[in-house]
Amino acid sequence: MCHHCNYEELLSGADLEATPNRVRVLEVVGDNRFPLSASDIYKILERSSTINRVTVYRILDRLVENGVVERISTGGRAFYYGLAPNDYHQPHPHFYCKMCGQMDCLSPESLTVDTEALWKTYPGRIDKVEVRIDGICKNCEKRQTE
Amino acid sequence: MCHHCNYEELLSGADLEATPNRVRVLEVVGDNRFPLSASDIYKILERSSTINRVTVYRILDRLVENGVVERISTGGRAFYYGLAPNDYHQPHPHFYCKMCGQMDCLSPESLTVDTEALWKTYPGRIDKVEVRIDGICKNCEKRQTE
DNA sequence: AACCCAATGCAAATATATTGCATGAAGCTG
DNA sequence: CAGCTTCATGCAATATATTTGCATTGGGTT
Repeated sequence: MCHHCNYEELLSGADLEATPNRVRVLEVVGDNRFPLSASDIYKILERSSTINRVTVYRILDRLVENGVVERISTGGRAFYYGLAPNDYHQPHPHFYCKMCGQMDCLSPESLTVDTEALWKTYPGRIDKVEVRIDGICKNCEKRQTE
Repeated sequence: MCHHCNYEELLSGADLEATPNRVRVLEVVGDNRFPLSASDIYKILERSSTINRVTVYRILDRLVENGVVERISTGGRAFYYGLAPNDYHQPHPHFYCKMCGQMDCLSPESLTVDTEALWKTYPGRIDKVEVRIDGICKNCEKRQTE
Protein backbone atom coordinates (compact mmCIF):
# COMPACT_ATOMS: atom_id res chain seq x y z
CA MET A 1 0.00 0.00 0.00
CA CYS A 2 1.09 3.51 -0.70
CA HIS A 3 2.01 4.78 2.76
CA HIS A 4 -0.09 7.88 2.31
CA CYS A 5 -3.29 6.09 1.45
CA ASN A 6 -5.64 4.15 3.59
CA TYR A 7 -7.92 2.61 1.04
CA GLU A 8 -10.90 2.19 3.33
CA GLU A 9 -10.65 5.86 4.17
CA LEU A 10 -10.28 6.81 0.55
CA LEU A 11 -13.48 4.96 -0.19
CA SER A 12 -15.55 6.34 2.61
CA GLY A 13 -14.15 9.79 1.95
CA ALA A 14 -15.58 9.44 -1.53
CA ASP A 15 -18.98 8.40 -0.25
CA LEU A 16 -18.50 4.78 -1.14
CA GLU A 17 -19.13 1.94 1.24
CA ALA A 18 -15.89 0.05 1.71
CA THR A 19 -17.06 -3.37 0.60
CA PRO A 20 -14.44 -6.12 0.48
CA ASN A 21 -14.48 -6.20 -3.32
CA ARG A 22 -14.07 -2.45 -3.60
CA VAL A 23 -11.16 -2.52 -1.24
CA ARG A 24 -9.57 -5.35 -3.19
CA VAL A 25 -9.94 -3.53 -6.49
CA LEU A 26 -8.61 -0.30 -5.06
CA GLU A 27 -5.68 -2.09 -3.47
CA VAL A 28 -4.64 -3.57 -6.79
CA VAL A 29 -4.93 -0.23 -8.54
CA GLY A 30 -3.24 1.71 -5.76
CA ASP A 31 -0.40 -0.68 -5.08
CA ASN A 32 0.73 -0.73 -8.68
CA ARG A 33 3.46 1.57 -9.85
CA PHE A 34 1.71 1.93 -13.21
CA PRO A 35 -1.89 1.84 -14.47
CA LEU A 36 -3.57 -1.46 -15.31
CA SER A 37 -6.40 -2.55 -17.58
CA ALA A 38 -9.67 -3.88 -16.16
CA SER A 39 -8.59 -7.25 -17.42
CA ASP A 40 -5.22 -7.07 -15.65
CA ILE A 41 -6.98 -6.13 -12.44
CA TYR A 42 -9.47 -8.96 -12.83
CA LYS A 43 -6.70 -11.50 -13.36
CA ILE A 44 -4.79 -10.34 -10.32
CA LEU A 45 -7.89 -10.49 -8.14
CA GLU A 46 -8.82 -13.95 -9.40
CA ARG A 47 -5.50 -15.25 -8.12
CA SER A 48 -6.45 -14.61 -4.52
CA SER A 49 -10.16 -15.34 -4.59
CA THR A 50 -13.02 -15.42 -7.03
CA ILE A 51 -14.69 -12.28 -8.32
CA ASN A 52 -16.81 -11.59 -11.35
CA ARG A 53 -15.41 -9.67 -14.28
CA VAL A 54 -18.53 -7.51 -14.42
CA THR A 55 -18.14 -6.65 -10.77
CA VAL A 56 -14.66 -5.39 -11.50
CA TYR A 57 -15.98 -3.19 -14.31
CA ARG A 58 -18.75 -1.88 -12.13
CA ILE A 59 -16.50 -1.15 -9.22
CA LEU A 60 -14.03 0.64 -11.49
CA ASP A 61 -16.86 2.73 -12.91
CA ARG A 62 -17.98 3.76 -9.44
CA LEU A 63 -14.44 4.56 -8.36
CA VAL A 64 -13.95 6.71 -11.44
CA GLU A 65 -17.31 8.45 -10.97
CA ASN A 66 -16.45 9.31 -7.41
CA GLY A 67 -12.98 10.50 -8.23
CA VAL A 68 -10.97 7.85 -6.46
CA VAL A 69 -9.58 6.27 -9.60
CA GLU A 70 -8.65 7.77 -12.93
CA ARG A 71 -9.55 6.19 -16.26
CA ILE A 72 -6.72 6.63 -18.70
CA SER A 73 -6.94 6.11 -22.42
CA THR A 74 -4.18 4.34 -24.26
CA GLY A 75 -3.05 4.10 -27.83
CA GLY A 76 -4.76 0.68 -27.71
CA ARG A 77 -8.31 -0.52 -27.26
CA ALA A 78 -8.67 -0.88 -23.51
CA PHE A 79 -8.76 1.72 -20.79
CA TYR A 80 -6.25 1.64 -18.03
CA TYR A 81 -6.87 2.62 -14.44
CA GLY A 82 -4.69 4.37 -11.89
CA LEU A 83 -5.20 6.27 -8.67
CA ALA A 84 -6.81 9.63 -9.31
CA PRO A 85 -4.74 12.67 -8.47
CA ASN A 86 -5.10 13.74 -4.85
CA ASP A 87 -3.03 15.51 -2.22
CA TYR A 88 -0.32 12.90 -2.45
CA HIS A 89 -0.47 12.10 -6.16
CA GLN A 90 -0.07 14.94 -8.58
CA PRO A 91 -1.49 14.61 -12.08
CA HIS A 92 1.22 13.36 -14.40
CA PRO A 93 1.64 12.20 -17.98
CA HIS A 94 1.92 8.58 -19.04
CA PHE A 95 3.98 6.70 -21.54
CA TYR A 96 2.25 3.94 -23.48
CA CYS A 97 4.34 1.29 -25.22
CA LYS A 98 2.55 0.13 -28.34
CA MET A 99 4.49 -3.13 -28.37
CA CYS A 100 3.99 -4.55 -24.90
CA GLY A 101 1.04 -2.41 -23.84
CA GLN A 102 2.71 -1.38 -20.64
CA MET A 103 1.94 2.10 -19.43
CA ASP A 104 4.46 3.99 -17.32
CA CYS A 105 3.89 6.97 -15.13
CA LEU A 106 6.16 9.88 -15.94
CA SER A 107 7.13 12.39 -13.33
CA PRO A 108 4.89 15.45 -13.21
CA GLU A 109 7.88 17.64 -14.07
CA SER A 110 9.03 15.62 -17.06
CA LEU A 111 6.66 17.57 -19.23
CA THR A 112 5.21 20.92 -18.44
CA VAL A 113 1.81 21.79 -19.75
CA ASP A 114 0.44 25.25 -19.31
CA THR A 115 -3.30 24.88 -19.23
CA GLU A 116 -4.08 28.11 -17.48
CA ALA A 117 -5.16 30.10 -20.51
CA LEU A 118 -7.39 27.26 -21.64
CA TRP A 119 -9.15 26.95 -18.29
CA LYS A 120 -9.89 30.63 -18.43
CA THR A 121 -11.11 30.84 -21.98
CA TYR A 122 -12.68 27.54 -22.92
CA PRO A 123 -16.44 27.96 -23.26
CA GLY A 124 -17.34 24.42 -22.13
CA ARG A 125 -16.69 22.46 -18.95
CA ILE A 126 -13.21 20.99 -18.57
CA ASP A 127 -12.94 17.89 -16.42
CA LYS A 128 -9.49 16.65 -17.15
CA VAL A 129 -6.36 17.19 -19.19
CA GLU A 130 -4.74 14.00 -20.32
CA VAL A 131 -1.22 13.89 -21.68
CA ARG A 132 0.06 10.66 -23.14
CA ILE A 133 3.30 9.83 -24.88
CA ASP A 134 3.11 6.93 -27.31
CA GLY A 135 6.10 4.99 -28.48
CA ILE A 136 8.18 1.93 -27.75
CA CYS A 137 9.71 1.37 -24.36
CA LYS A 138 13.37 0.71 -23.77
CA ASN A 139 12.89 -3.01 -23.22
CA CYS A 140 10.86 -3.60 -26.35
CA GLU A 141 13.24 -1.50 -28.40
CA LYS A 142 16.14 -3.62 -27.24
CA ARG A 143 14.25 -6.84 -27.91
CA GLN A 144 13.57 -5.72 -31.48
CA THR A 145 17.21 -5.34 -32.41
CA GLU A 146 18.21 -8.71 -31.00
CA MET B 1 -10.67 20.20 -49.60
CA CYS B 2 -8.14 22.03 -47.51
CA HIS B 3 -6.57 24.39 -50.01
CA HIS B 4 -3.09 23.30 -49.03
CA CYS B 5 -3.62 19.64 -49.59
CA ASN B 6 -3.91 17.67 -52.74
CA TYR B 7 -5.02 14.31 -51.45
CA GLU B 8 -3.69 12.29 -54.39
CA GLU B 9 -0.31 13.88 -53.83
CA LEU B 10 -0.47 13.30 -50.11
CA LEU B 11 -1.07 9.63 -50.81
CA SER B 12 1.62 9.13 -53.39
CA GLY B 13 4.01 11.19 -51.29
CA ALA B 14 3.41 8.64 -48.55
CA ASP B 15 4.10 5.71 -50.87
CA LEU B 16 0.47 4.77 -51.18
CA GLU B 17 -1.24 4.16 -54.48
CA ALA B 18 -4.08 6.66 -54.78
CA THR B 19 -6.93 4.22 -55.22
CA PRO B 20 -10.42 5.69 -55.45
CA ASN B 21 -11.38 4.37 -52.04
CA ARG B 22 -8.27 5.73 -50.38
CA VAL B 23 -8.89 9.13 -51.89
CA ARG B 24 -12.49 9.04 -50.71
CA VAL B 25 -11.50 8.15 -47.16
CA LEU B 26 -8.80 10.77 -47.07
CA GLU B 27 -11.15 13.41 -48.42
CA VAL B 28 -13.65 12.76 -45.68
CA VAL B 29 -10.96 12.92 -43.01
CA GLY B 30 -9.24 15.94 -44.50
CA ASP B 31 -12.30 18.00 -45.27
CA ASN B 32 -13.64 17.80 -41.74
CA ARG B 33 -12.90 20.50 -39.24
CA PHE B 34 -12.70 17.90 -36.49
CA PRO B 35 -11.70 14.24 -36.20
CA LEU B 36 -14.19 11.46 -36.95
CA SER B 37 -14.59 7.85 -35.90
CA ALA B 38 -14.20 5.01 -38.40
CA SER B 39 -17.92 4.55 -38.16
CA ASP B 40 -18.64 8.21 -38.94
CA ILE B 41 -16.36 7.99 -41.95
CA TYR B 42 -18.03 4.82 -43.13
CA LYS B 43 -21.48 6.35 -42.86
CA ILE B 44 -20.48 9.42 -44.80
CA LEU B 45 -18.90 7.34 -47.55
CA GLU B 46 -21.92 5.08 -47.81
CA ARG B 47 -24.06 8.08 -48.65
CA SER B 48 -22.27 8.65 -51.95
CA SER B 49 -21.49 5.08 -52.98
CA THR B 50 -21.03 1.69 -51.45
CA ILE B 51 -17.90 0.67 -49.58
CA ASN B 52 -17.20 -2.05 -47.07
CA ARG B 53 -16.72 -1.20 -43.43
CA VAL B 54 -13.62 -3.39 -43.29
CA THR B 55 -12.14 -1.55 -46.22
CA VAL B 56 -12.53 1.67 -44.31
CA TYR B 57 -10.73 0.20 -41.31
CA ARG B 58 -7.96 -1.14 -43.50
CA ILE B 59 -7.49 2.08 -45.37
CA LEU B 60 -7.38 4.04 -42.13
CA ASP B 61 -4.76 1.65 -40.78
CA ARG B 62 -2.59 2.13 -43.87
CA LEU B 63 -2.98 5.89 -43.73
CA VAL B 64 -1.98 5.95 -40.08
CA GLU B 65 0.96 3.61 -40.70
CA ASN B 66 2.23 5.84 -43.46
CA GLY B 67 1.78 9.01 -41.50
CA VAL B 68 -0.96 10.63 -43.55
CA VAL B 69 -3.61 10.34 -40.91
CA GLU B 70 -3.43 10.49 -37.15
CA ARG B 71 -5.27 8.10 -34.86
CA ILE B 72 -6.56 9.95 -31.84
CA SER B 73 -7.79 8.32 -28.68
CA THR B 74 -10.86 9.63 -26.96
CA GLY B 75 -12.35 9.38 -23.53
CA GLY B 76 -14.73 6.91 -25.21
CA ARG B 77 -14.32 3.51 -26.85
CA ALA B 78 -13.61 4.33 -30.47
CA PHE B 79 -10.61 5.92 -32.09
CA TYR B 80 -11.02 9.11 -34.03
CA TYR B 81 -9.06 10.04 -37.13
CA GLY B 82 -7.73 13.36 -38.34
CA LEU B 83 -5.09 14.56 -40.76
CA ALA B 84 -1.63 13.91 -39.38
CA PRO B 85 0.47 16.95 -38.63
CA ASN B 86 2.42 18.18 -41.64
CA ASP B 87 3.83 21.45 -42.96
CA TYR B 88 0.39 23.00 -43.02
CA HIS B 89 -1.15 21.37 -39.96
CA GLN B 90 0.66 21.76 -36.68
CA PRO B 91 0.10 19.22 -33.95
CA HIS B 92 -2.62 20.48 -31.63
CA PRO B 93 -4.66 19.30 -28.66
CA HIS B 94 -8.24 18.09 -28.85
CA PHE B 95 -11.30 18.54 -26.74
CA TYR B 96 -13.55 15.53 -26.30
CA CYS B 97 -17.11 16.01 -25.14
CA LYS B 98 -18.20 13.02 -23.09
CA MET B 99 -21.86 13.76 -23.72
CA CYS B 100 -22.12 14.06 -27.48
CA GLY B 101 -18.81 12.42 -28.40
CA GLN B 102 -17.78 15.28 -30.59
CA MET B 103 -14.11 16.06 -30.70
CA ASP B 104 -12.90 19.57 -31.40
CA CYS B 105 -9.50 20.69 -32.52
CA LEU B 106 -8.00 23.32 -30.25
CA SER B 107 -5.51 25.80 -31.56
CA PRO B 108 -1.90 24.78 -31.16
CA GLU B 109 -1.29 27.81 -28.92
CA SER B 110 -4.23 27.21 -26.63
CA LEU B 111 -2.07 24.96 -24.54
CA THR B 112 1.67 24.97 -24.45
CA VAL B 113 3.45 21.73 -23.78
CA ASP B 114 7.18 21.68 -23.32
CA THR B 115 8.30 18.25 -24.39
CA GLU B 116 11.89 19.12 -25.07
CA ALA B 117 13.38 17.72 -21.89
CA LEU B 118 11.45 14.52 -22.34
CA TRP B 119 12.62 13.97 -25.90
CA LYS B 120 16.18 14.35 -24.72
CA THR B 121 16.01 12.14 -21.69
CA TYR B 122 13.44 9.44 -22.31
CA PRO B 123 15.19 6.09 -22.75
CA GLY B 124 12.64 4.61 -25.18
CA ARG B 125 11.36 5.69 -28.57
CA ILE B 126 8.80 8.49 -28.60
CA ASP B 127 6.41 8.53 -31.53
CA LYS B 128 3.80 10.99 -30.48
CA VAL B 129 2.61 13.25 -27.72
CA GLU B 130 -1.14 13.36 -27.38
CA VAL B 131 -2.91 15.99 -25.35
CA ARG B 132 -6.63 15.67 -24.83
CA ILE B 133 -9.02 17.73 -22.79
CA ASP B 134 -12.10 15.89 -21.59
CA GLY B 135 -15.27 17.58 -20.50
CA ILE B 136 -18.62 18.78 -21.72
CA CYS B 137 -18.92 21.11 -24.64
CA LYS B 138 -20.78 24.38 -24.57
CA ASN B 139 -23.79 23.02 -26.44
CA CYS B 140 -24.27 19.99 -24.26
CA GLU B 141 -23.79 22.05 -21.13
CA LYS B 142 -26.53 24.39 -22.25
CA ARG B 143 -28.82 21.54 -23.18
CA GLN B 144 -28.40 20.05 -19.69
CA THR B 145 -29.69 23.10 -17.88
CA GLU B 146 -32.74 23.51 -20.07
C1' DA C 1 -42.13 -9.59 9.56
C1' DA C 2 -42.32 -7.06 5.34
C1' DC C 3 -39.94 -3.97 2.64
C1' DC C 4 -36.28 -1.68 0.24
C1' DC C 5 -31.86 -0.86 -1.58
C1' DA C 6 -27.27 -1.62 -2.97
C1' DA C 7 -23.64 -5.02 -4.20
C1' DT C 8 -22.78 -8.94 -6.66
C1' DG C 9 -23.12 -12.74 -10.04
C1' DC C 10 -24.29 -14.94 -14.41
C1' DA C 11 -25.82 -14.91 -19.16
C1' DA C 12 -26.57 -12.39 -22.97
C1' DA C 13 -26.05 -8.44 -25.74
C1' DT C 14 -23.48 -4.59 -27.78
C1' DA C 15 -19.78 -1.81 -29.88
C1' DT C 16 -15.62 -1.73 -32.06
C1' DA C 17 -12.07 -3.74 -34.50
C1' DT C 18 -9.56 -7.66 -36.73
C1' DT C 19 -8.79 -12.00 -39.37
C1' DG C 20 -9.26 -15.48 -42.96
C1' DC C 21 -10.33 -16.48 -47.20
C1' DA C 22 -12.07 -15.42 -52.06
C1' DT C 23 -12.11 -12.52 -56.12
C1' DG C 24 -10.55 -9.52 -59.61
C1' DA C 25 -7.63 -6.11 -61.77
C1' DA C 26 -2.85 -4.42 -62.81
C1' DG C 27 1.55 -5.30 -63.74
C1' DC C 28 5.57 -8.28 -64.61
C1' DT C 29 8.13 -12.41 -66.65
C1' DG C 30 9.42 -15.60 -69.64
C1' DC D 1 0.34 -13.64 -74.71
C1' DA D 2 -0.13 -17.26 -70.89
C1' DG D 3 1.12 -17.71 -66.38
C1' DC D 4 2.49 -15.73 -62.11
C1' DT D 5 2.45 -12.40 -58.43
C1' DT D 6 0.78 -8.59 -55.81
C1' DC D 7 -2.40 -5.80 -53.90
C1' DA D 8 -7.05 -3.66 -52.97
C1' DT D 9 -11.39 -4.98 -51.87
C1' DG D 10 -15.43 -7.59 -50.17
C1' DC D 11 -17.90 -10.81 -47.22
C1' DA D 12 -18.33 -13.80 -43.26
C1' DA D 13 -16.66 -15.02 -39.14
C1' DT D 14 -14.18 -14.02 -35.02
C1' DA D 15 -12.00 -11.45 -31.25
C1' DT D 16 -11.90 -8.01 -27.64
C1' DA D 17 -13.64 -4.83 -24.37
C1' DT D 18 -17.47 -3.36 -22.23
C1' DT D 19 -22.39 -3.00 -20.94
C1' DT D 20 -27.10 -4.52 -19.88
C1' DG D 21 -30.87 -7.24 -17.93
C1' DC D 22 -32.31 -9.92 -14.59
C1' DA D 23 -31.89 -12.81 -10.33
C1' DT D 24 -30.00 -13.37 -5.67
C1' DT D 25 -28.46 -12.04 -1.26
C1' DG D 26 -27.64 -9.57 2.89
C1' DG D 27 -28.12 -5.32 5.68
C1' DG D 28 -30.72 -1.85 7.25
C1' DT D 29 -35.72 0.38 7.97
C1' DT D 30 -40.48 0.76 8.82
